[in-house]
Order: sequence, then structure tokens, then C-alpha cells
Amino acid sequence: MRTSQFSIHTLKEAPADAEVVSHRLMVRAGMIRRIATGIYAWMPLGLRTLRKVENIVREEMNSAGAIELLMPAVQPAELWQESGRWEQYGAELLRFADRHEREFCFGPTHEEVITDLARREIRSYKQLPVNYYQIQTKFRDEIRPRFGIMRAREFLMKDAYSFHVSEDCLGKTYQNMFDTYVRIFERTGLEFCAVAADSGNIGGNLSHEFHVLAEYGEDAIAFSSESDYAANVEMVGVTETGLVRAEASRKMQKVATPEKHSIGEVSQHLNIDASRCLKTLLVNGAEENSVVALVLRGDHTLNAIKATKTGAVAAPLTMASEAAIRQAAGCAAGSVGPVGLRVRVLADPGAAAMADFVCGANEDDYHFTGVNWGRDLPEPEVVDIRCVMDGDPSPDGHGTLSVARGIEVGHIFQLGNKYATAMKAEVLDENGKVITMTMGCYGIGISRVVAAAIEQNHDDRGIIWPAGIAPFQVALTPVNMYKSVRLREAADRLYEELQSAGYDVLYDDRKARPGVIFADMELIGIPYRIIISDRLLDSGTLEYKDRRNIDKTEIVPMEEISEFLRARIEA
RNA sequence: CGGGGCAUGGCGCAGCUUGGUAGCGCAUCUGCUUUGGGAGCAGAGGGUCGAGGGUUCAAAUCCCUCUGCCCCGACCA
Repeated sequence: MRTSQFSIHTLKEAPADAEVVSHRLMVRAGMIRRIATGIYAWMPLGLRTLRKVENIVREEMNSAGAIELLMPAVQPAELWQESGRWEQYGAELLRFADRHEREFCFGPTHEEVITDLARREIRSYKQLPVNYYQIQTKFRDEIRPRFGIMRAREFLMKDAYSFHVSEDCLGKTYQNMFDTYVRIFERTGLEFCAVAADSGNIGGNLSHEFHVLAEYGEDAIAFSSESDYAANVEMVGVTETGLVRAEASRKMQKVATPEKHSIGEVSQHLNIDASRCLKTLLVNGAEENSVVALVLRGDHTLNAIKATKTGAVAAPLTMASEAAIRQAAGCAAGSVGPVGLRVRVLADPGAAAMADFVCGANEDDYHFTGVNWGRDLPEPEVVDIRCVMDGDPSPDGHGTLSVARGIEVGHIFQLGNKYATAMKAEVLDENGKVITMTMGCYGIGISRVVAAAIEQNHDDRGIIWPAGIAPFQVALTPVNMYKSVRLREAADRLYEELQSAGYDVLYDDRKARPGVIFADMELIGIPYRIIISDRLLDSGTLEYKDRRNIDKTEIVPMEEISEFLRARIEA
């Protein structure tokens, strides 16, 4: 491709609202343009990378035996009512009515549609197992879209759904998909890891997430120091060791803590460690208009997923309103404590093992010190509701955990028969008996992979594409080509040559100064660059630069360039 | 959803306090010069200052309403 016939429109400055690296660079490089909040247009350059990712996914899915189809983005409400999700899904589901006032939604996912198709198409066990997939635009009306393409409302996703006669059979496809995902992410050239994820349903359902490790990841992943255990912190059980409650040794006292609301402020004010303070979070309970107290050690963090799984709190977990807090505790949030609190109290084991602790006094600007369970207040219900931290023991018994950030780019899931039962997706088995199909689903955020790749691969000059997903492999950058006919002819010839040798070349034939060309090619991140100039022509050589190691220049004889590139690309 | 902020040419911003009819940098276009790391000079085009209403002789500027966008929070307890 010649830049003169392509659309290269780079910016020196990024829009003020772009905060993360991938967003800034995608806008500056001219890959995307924002159309509305969380909604972006893919410009020609960005689309090339998006398509490369898409093609890798498609090739690997095909060779794994999955079958591509394309389902509608607009889906009728009836299917969602049948599965029960029309009510459950909440505000993230974009709903609208057509001219006849029939209700529809823009699909955030396609379990309902695929299950509807499967129940109509699949009649016999002989047709199973089958794994359908599509690559298609999804819409999720996120509360707070941000980070550009990373958390957009409209995004491109590969979603696959498999159908089986048995859990056993599902297990095989699941493993096949796991292996396929590993191959896909290896081909993208990204550093990733597969982690055990929240399994949600009962029945031993399995789920794994694939994360690209990056500083700005929105998920926290816990790794074991001594085994290959890795899991989303949401689901890591805390293995408490050596938790023995000390004897009460102090009397409970009320102390003034004016204007001290956070654990940090209170512990500093009283000059004690945060781990000696108790934090009491009032959240909305599962019963309508009820409030539940979640109690944690001051230095611990609530795990909303675990708390939700206790069944005691409203799902998804939400904090009680200011008014509800005042009604339940008689004070503002900053002074709430479990002593004398007349709501259900769930305490994390770490909090339940504390003695002589500090907690809110349920009176504005007062806390208690020297508080003890069983003496000053009833023993609490004890349940694991905190997030693991660096240094916690690994649940598999090997080593300790450390926590890193990841961007979730893939998620595979054993669904079981949740949708198949709700929507009566049944087949006849080999005995002529009606059975409900078992399902799996497998997603990859295609557009998010592009953003994640940039988060993981950039420097202060711009993007550094992994070769497998670069918009172009090779940048051909002539120096002052319009001053020299012979240079122009040589560059044109070289371009033809590289193209017929099968390289994906971006030939920068713009009438621009070399600095502009170099800066642009670096910003848009083309991994391999060849420089041709009049001066080099005299010695019959070219210069080669690797985007990853931009300060190093190699001189290559012109006739060897194709071989040279081949070696670099295959390395 | 709660709180805060912003809205001025394609992008980044100034002007608003103290009303007087819009400006800078980048980008774009033309010409000349320049040419191995985002050039220089000269010139040009492009903005109903988010929308609506009000105050005033006069509103980007002051007041009200609305809309859009961004950030923070939803873990002060």
C-alpha cells in the first residue's frame, strides 16, 4: 500500500479525554475516531489490525472444528423473556421498540438466539456435538464506558456456543477451546495467561479467563509463587492460617473521632494500625429494603463477588444509601460499627478473629476502642468475603500469592443446561429418549485485543506492533524521494519486489520531509522499516530498523533485503 | 446511580473575574526557501463561542433551563 493512496492521518496531540496509552495512541495514530461515548469508528489503519486479529481467530476456530455463522445484532424481546434475562440483565441491555411497538434489544451476547436456532435445527444426538461461532458487533450499555476501545459500549466479539449430549462431551470441546485460545493468543504475540474464573453456577461448572498482562488492566489476577495456580482474585478463596482470637484485655471505651471517617484517618488519629480497626460496610440486603452489615479487618478489601454468593446481599452488590445508613445505624457512614447494630452482620474470618479492636460507635464522630466479640456484641456469622492480598497463602497449598493486573480478552465457560432448559433445547438420544442439550460458550473480545496489544507494546514514540497483528509488516521509507528520479525509480522497484515476495508493505511515498515520515511510521508502529536514500543507493545498500530497537541501524545490501527480512520476521 | 468539572475552527488551548462583537499553537491550502528525525518565511481558508431563554444600548463573558461530554466515587463506614 502506498501512503498516498491510503489514509494516514496522525495527530501530535491526543484529545484531552483520552487517559490510557492505548486510547491516546489509537487516536493519535488515526486508528479510531470517537463518534459518541463508548462508540468508535475504525479508520482504515485501525481496521487493518482489527481484521488481522479477526483472521487469526477465524483460522484457529475453523481448524478447531467450529463452524462460522452470523446472527442478528437486533434480537426480539420474546427470546430474552423466555430465558428470563429480559428482567435480569438490567440497564446494560439496550432496548428499543420498532414502529409496531414490538420490543427488541441490541444483542450484548447471543445465548438466546443460538439456543433458539439449535432447538430448531438440531433434532438428533447424531448432529452433536456442534460448535457454532460468529464474529460480530455487540452492544453493552456500560454504566461507565472508558479507556477508549478497552471498555467501549459497542465492540467486536467472537462468540462461540457448543452443544452436547453430555457433560463429558462438553468437557472435551471445552478443552479443545482452551487449547485453541492458547494458540490464538500465542499467534497475536501477546503475553497472556489463562486463569481460573468465577464459575457462577453450581454443578462443578468450569470457567477460565484469558488475560493480557498490563499495568492498566481492570482485573486483578492472583498467582502462586510456587505452582502454576492463577485465578481471578474475585474467586480466590482465602486460606486463613493461624487465626486465633486473643483474649480480651481492654475495656470498651467510646472515643471522639471528629471528622475522622476513613479507616486511614481513624487509625492515624488513634495511632494504631489499620489492621486493629474494623470496617463495617452497610450494603443492600437480598430482602427488599433491608440492609446487611459486612465486617472486615481495616486493611482488608471487600470481595463483592464472594459477598454476593453468600445470598445475604442484593445482587449485584450495592452500597446502602446515605438515608438507609442513617436509619439503620443512626449516624453517617464514617461512624458505623457492629456494636448494637440491629441488622444482620456477616464478618470475614480475619475480622472475626480480632480482639480489642476499634470500630464505629454508630454515633457521628465517635468510635469504640477495646471492643471484643462475644463480650461487647454477639458473635457474628463468619464467612469469607475479602479479596486475597499479596502474601496470602495459595489455595492449592503451594507458595504464596502475588497480585497483578490483567485485561480480560477471552472467557470460556461451561454453561451446562441453563439456557437449554429454559428454552427447551432438546434432542433424541440413541435410545430415542428426549434429553436436554448441554452447552458451552467461548468469547474473545476482538477489538479489546487490539487495545490490549498497545497497552502491552508501546514506547514514547508510539505503538510497537507484534508482527502478527501489525497493520503492515514493513515500512518502506525513502528519504527525499522527490528530489531524485533515480531514487524514486529504485524505491518503486523495491516496493514492487517486496510486494511480490509476499510482504505486507506500507510504502511512504508522501512528499514529506524524512523526519515526518519516520515519526509517523514509528507512531503507527510498523515493526520493520527499510530506509532507502540517494546516498545509500551509491553503495547499493539499504538501512534496516526494528521498531522494538529503534536506535539500532543495520546496513543491508539491496539484493539481500528479501532474505534479510524473511530471517527477521521468522525470528 | 451520586459528586465534581468542562463545552470557543479538525485537535490542543487562551479570552470570561472587570460585558464593547473572537485569538494562539498544531493541522489544512498557496507561494518561495529548506530537506537523514515532527522545517522557515509570507499569505489564505475555516468558528451562529453546545442549545434555548433572560438581563443589557451591547453577551463567548452575567443569570436561568436543557443537552452533551469528561473525571472521580460507588471500599469514608
